[in-house]
Amino acid sequence: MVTQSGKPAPDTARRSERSRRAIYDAALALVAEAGYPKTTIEGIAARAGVGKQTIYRWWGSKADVLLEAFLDLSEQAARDAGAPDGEPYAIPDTGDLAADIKAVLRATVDQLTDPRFEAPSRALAAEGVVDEQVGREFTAKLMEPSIRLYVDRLRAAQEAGQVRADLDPRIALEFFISPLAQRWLQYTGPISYEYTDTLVDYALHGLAPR
Amino acid sequence: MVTQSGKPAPDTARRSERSRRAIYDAALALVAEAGYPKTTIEGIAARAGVGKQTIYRWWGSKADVLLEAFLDLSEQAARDAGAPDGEPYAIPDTGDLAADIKAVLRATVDQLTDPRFEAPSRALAAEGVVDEQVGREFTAKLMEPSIRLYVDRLRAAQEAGQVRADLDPRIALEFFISPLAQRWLQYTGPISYEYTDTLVDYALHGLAPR
Amino acid sequence: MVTQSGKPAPDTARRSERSRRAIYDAALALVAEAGYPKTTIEGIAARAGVGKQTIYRWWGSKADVLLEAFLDLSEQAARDAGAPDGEPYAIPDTGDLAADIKAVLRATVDQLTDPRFEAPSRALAAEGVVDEQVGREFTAKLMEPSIRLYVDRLRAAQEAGQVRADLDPRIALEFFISPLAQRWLQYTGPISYEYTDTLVDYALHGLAPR
Amino acid sequence: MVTQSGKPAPDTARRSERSRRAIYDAALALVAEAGYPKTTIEGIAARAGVGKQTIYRWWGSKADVLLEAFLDLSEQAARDAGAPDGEPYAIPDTGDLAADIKAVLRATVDQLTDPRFEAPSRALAAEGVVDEQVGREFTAKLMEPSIRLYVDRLRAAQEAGQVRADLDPRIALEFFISPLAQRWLQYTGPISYEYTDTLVDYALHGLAPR
DNA sequence: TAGTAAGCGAGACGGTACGTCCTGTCTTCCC
DNA sequence: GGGAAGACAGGACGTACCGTCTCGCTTACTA
Repeated sequence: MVTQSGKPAPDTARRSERSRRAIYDAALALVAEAGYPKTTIEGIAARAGVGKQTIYRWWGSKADVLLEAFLDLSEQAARDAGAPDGEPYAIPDTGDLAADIKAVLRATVDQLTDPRFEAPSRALAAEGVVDEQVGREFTAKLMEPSIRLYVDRLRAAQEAGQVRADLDPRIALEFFISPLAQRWLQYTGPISYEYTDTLVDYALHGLAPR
Repeated sequence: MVTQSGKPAPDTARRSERSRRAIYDAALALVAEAGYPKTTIEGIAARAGVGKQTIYRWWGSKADVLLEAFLDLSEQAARDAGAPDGEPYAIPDTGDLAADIKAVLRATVDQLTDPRFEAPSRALAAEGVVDEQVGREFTAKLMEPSIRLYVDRLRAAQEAGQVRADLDPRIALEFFISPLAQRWLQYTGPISYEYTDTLVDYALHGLAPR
Repeated sequence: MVTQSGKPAPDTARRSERSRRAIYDAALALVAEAGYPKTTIEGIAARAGVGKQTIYRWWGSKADVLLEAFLDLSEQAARDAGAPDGEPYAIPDTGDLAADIKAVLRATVDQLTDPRFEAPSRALAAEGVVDEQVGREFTAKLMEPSIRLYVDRLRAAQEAGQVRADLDPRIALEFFISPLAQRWLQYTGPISYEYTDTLVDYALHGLAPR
Repeated sequence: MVTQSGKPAPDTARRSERSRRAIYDAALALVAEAGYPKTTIEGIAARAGVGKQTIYRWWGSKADVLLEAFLDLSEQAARDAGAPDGEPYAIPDTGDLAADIKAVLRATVDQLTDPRFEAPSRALAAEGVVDEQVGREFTAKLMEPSIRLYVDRLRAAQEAGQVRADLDPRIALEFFISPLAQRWLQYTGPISYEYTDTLVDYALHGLAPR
């Protein structure tokens, strides 16, 4: 089988693993050091000690490279953090929904302020805002897995009667993650454990007086 | 007082209004037609029938130009829409908070899907994600005014006892706008009146059963 | 009367002498310091503390400015060097043609290596090579007067029988000045008193054996 | 050995001959059509169908390009005109020095008035007047070879006793070429066969009566 | 086990845009 | 009305990257 493009698909079997890794490392390092716009394909190639064509052969754009590099970084981090195989991770269910969500959000806050992650994920998010294709891919590959965890946990809470039964979990979870995401993406406010804890309280009990 | 910069500040009094308008128009048109990354300063200058230097004299970057152009567009739209002077606009207070917020959010949905606004605001938002300075300016000039309206309306609701008295309005309002913003920015879900109506209901009454 | 150009001729009577002098000085200084190509009209205006328009009003080009500035410098130098009025100078006639010419050429050598003169006259000469109009003006205003002196001296020598009677003085004088000019203009050889003395000897007595 | 420059020297082996030729042609054509100052690097690149960087990669300046282009043109003309290998040309020696030099000068007059040669060589000469480095290169590469021919012919004449034995040929030859050069460069007089013939006569027999 | 074809490092190429500098015109305000 | 000041449309500068290409080389499949 051959891809739709005019070019014959390159032979993946003969691909240089060495070069791929070097390109990931170079891309992440450059984005962290100089920012996404100043990161160039030529720069990545030079830093990785790789010909430009090797990049163009395997990726379609700078965003593509960075997306894969970041995905790789995330998997690696996940692997380091415990789960060695393909992410059978779940939000813990201690029976206390509020506490469980708060814990996850605190971990998210930590990750959002980790400099190793911040630059590339901002870059990808920005690219995704402007380029719908990148945006959808970013969402599907990087956000959807986490979203699903929230959905699962919320459904469990629904079954346990801790959450209204008529709730759409895919909307409900946005009360936890969207405000945080917006503050982070758009500098609309500071990010802290206290803030995310408050979010959970407000969300669960509503803004209106009981 | 004199600005810190090395260049002598240009004389604002002699600025060509004609060129400024032409640059705004060209910038908005190009972003709408070709997208932000393919919009170049040279392109704006050419389309506006203006020397490049005239752009560089008054703005520091492509993002700067677009930000001002968009700001101008917004003001113009606001002026056309009724309030002729500096936006003494407020979220209506019919006594029914839910209805009032829903109405505003429906208007926001309309604006987010208006092609005239979509391209430039996406572009600016994306630039803001990646360039903190732009981000803060974007937030301060374009989002802060709207945010303040929500804060005012929420405070009125607090005084009327329709909202918990201990609530921080600056956090509370995020339940209305952040989920919508994220869906719009990151393609995490569809946007509709039904969706925003649901947001308001969930937010006011909480996710937990009453 | 109005010049052929579309613009009405500016009123010479109201012209600012102060600015003219400042422009001459600035032009000569800049050419000496930075070279002709790096000397710009803007630079001259800025250095002279003069508006650009003042230059464009009175001169047609950078070469024009420099030509007048240099002319003015030459006249001033001539005035300082003795003859206070319009150059009633002549090559001395001691009866010894060879000695007289040698003396004049030695003075020319001095002038060609005087740094005050070198930069602007090279610049003008170069411009004249490439722009025929400037070239002819340069020749007419700066070289022709000197050439005439040679012609006069050679005619006197002809009458005194020291030079062949059938000689065209306008060609003969080129044996004295052209080799020197070429060495100076084109770096085809070193310039010295010894060299110019030799030129005179060879020219007068011919290359062929007697 | 490595050049002193900061940039890594480009790989001459991979240079595009096609582009080089196109650049030469474009440069010569533009100089002939529009004159040297109006000939721009961008213009050459556009006309040659070449990226600007390709010019900047191989040449240091507009003058450099033109110098090489003109050199190439001269070699090509020489090759067309007979001598296919590296110019083993010499001024003919018929025994009659005057006649031989006159013939060569007449050819020079033809060349100086050939429009194909005139524009670029004037341009280069002018640039050489103002930029010593260019001037020396111009002299070394374009004039020195011809000069050497005169030196050789004059030495032969010296050995044959047709020219004074104590003569410095490098000075003597200037009587033939410098007056012509000056008239051509500086528009100090007309150029014709008659004129160059006269030069030879005056030079050989001297200005003084015999 | 040799032959061959793909991936690879390298980097020249035709291009486009950058941000700067200068041109020659124009407008404004001062004298 | 001349002059200082400087904004303007325009255009070239020299640089940096883009994405394509061609060159030898290395490396892994195929005959």
